[in-house]
Amino acid sequence: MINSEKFSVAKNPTLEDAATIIGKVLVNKKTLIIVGNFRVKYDGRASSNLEYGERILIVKSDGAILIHRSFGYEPVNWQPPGSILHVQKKSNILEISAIRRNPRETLKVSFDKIFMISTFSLDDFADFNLFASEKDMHKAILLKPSLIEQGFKPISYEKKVDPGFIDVYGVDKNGKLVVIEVKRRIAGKDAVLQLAKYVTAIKSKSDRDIRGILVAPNISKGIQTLLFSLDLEFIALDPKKCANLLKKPEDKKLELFF
Amino acid sequence: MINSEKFSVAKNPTLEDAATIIGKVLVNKKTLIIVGNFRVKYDGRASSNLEYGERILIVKSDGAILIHRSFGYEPVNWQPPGSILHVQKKSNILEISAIRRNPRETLKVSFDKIFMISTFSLDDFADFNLFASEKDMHKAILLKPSLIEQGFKPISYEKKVDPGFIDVYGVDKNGKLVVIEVKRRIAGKDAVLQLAKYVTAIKSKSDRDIRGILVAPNISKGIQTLLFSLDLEFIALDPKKCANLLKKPEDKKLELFF
DNA sequence: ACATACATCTCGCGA
DNA sequence: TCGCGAGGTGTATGT
Repeated sequence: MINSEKFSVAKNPTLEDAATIIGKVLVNKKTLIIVGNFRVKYDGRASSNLEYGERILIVKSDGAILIHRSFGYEPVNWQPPGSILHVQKKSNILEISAIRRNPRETLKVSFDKIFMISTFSLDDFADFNLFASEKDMHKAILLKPSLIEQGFKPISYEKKVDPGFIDVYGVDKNGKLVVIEVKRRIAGKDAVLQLAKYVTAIKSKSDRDIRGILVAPNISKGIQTLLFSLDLEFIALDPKKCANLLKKPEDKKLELFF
Repeated sequence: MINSEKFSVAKNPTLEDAATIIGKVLVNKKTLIIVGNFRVKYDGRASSNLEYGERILIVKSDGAILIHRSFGYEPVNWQPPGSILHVQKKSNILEISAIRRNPRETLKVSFDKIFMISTFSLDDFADFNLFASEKDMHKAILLKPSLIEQGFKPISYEKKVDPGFIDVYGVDKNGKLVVIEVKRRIAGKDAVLQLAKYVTAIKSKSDRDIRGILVAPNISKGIQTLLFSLDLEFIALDPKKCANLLKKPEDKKLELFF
């Protein structure tokens, strides 16, 4: 089969040849990399214009489209997976457009020169594993509640309350209710307000004393005073440390929980 | 000059040849695209592991690194611009590592097969123009305050108050103070609470009546009641409409403001 | 360097 | 489908 080849690369193809190659790729769900001179117009939630320049266009097998300049982490324009593509050869211009629904957004790429067009059938079935996420911190706290303080006992996890979900909910050694908001980064103003929101929500439904604890690797500078004024507490916890704790083979019983 | 060529492409290079090519690229600040079979290890704020699979690696001329699988909008691993790269040929493995400082993070890519390696000198000096940002909405309101309501007069822009910055601050036709929070998307609970925070901050420093107005294309479903209970108002404003308003050649005096 | 807020944020989860 | 919150968020803009 012609299309079973692992990859193909064409240097300085004509725009007609490129159009043919792209047409086949769209049918065969391959991944496409084009480098050339083109401009980009986007219209949707916002709109943008980028005049001609030499850039990289990637079309993935799931319909995701990325346009990258020679600098910067972020794509300058894009379309998410599931977008519908069309290719069209106009006079001296090769036009690729991608449409997304909900929200309706259109992306139009106009090439006047293609340096390289390459197509690939990429086999990639590996799992991606990330450690030290906020969820790892949740797990670590449930596994070893003393990370919070001696005598802390978790009651529920991701408890639903009026304004949202409480990360961890429990009681301290004195029987006081404890609401915990966990952040994997240095916690700022928003985190404090989020915690305050949950604490007031619980308070409005109970007469018991409530402690609100912000758990994060650190808090930003001006926040300590805000914390005190809202009668909230801070406990330092490092996400990497939590991840290492979970890697230990002992106490795998936690798996049952998730 | 050997290195003055626009681009180069090699198919199925040996890992030694690839290492040579990459070494030159790092010196010449070109943009590099490699497609091959590799694994990725990351360690920094978090850590991750991705076993061998066929993927795309891009190294930009500013040191940004992107690793893309054949699906999804986001890179599975990356390093931001300014990262320091090293390339090393081990037995049957080509290793590219990238280090970032502050935070210190390391990325290690190990190739056992390269399908294609290509290098490019991309000329791209075009301006990227985006319309319908939140800032465009701010500008439109200052240009045409009646977008809020008849008789509204803006006083200040991005006014600093205790908990942060007020987007737009002014007085209505009755002389009441008006605090405006602008969102370019459908506004949710967080936007309402943010506005409430500013209003209470202003109230605590003045005895005058304060109106808090949330300006956005729409508000999420359950929010109307919350708004009323906090005595706040909502005014619909579409970011695209604001952008079109700014495109009109008339009233360019606003430029002076920014 | 640190803190704050925006983003065409994207993505996943739950109702 | 909508709403909400996490993210190795990144990026710009202050201080």
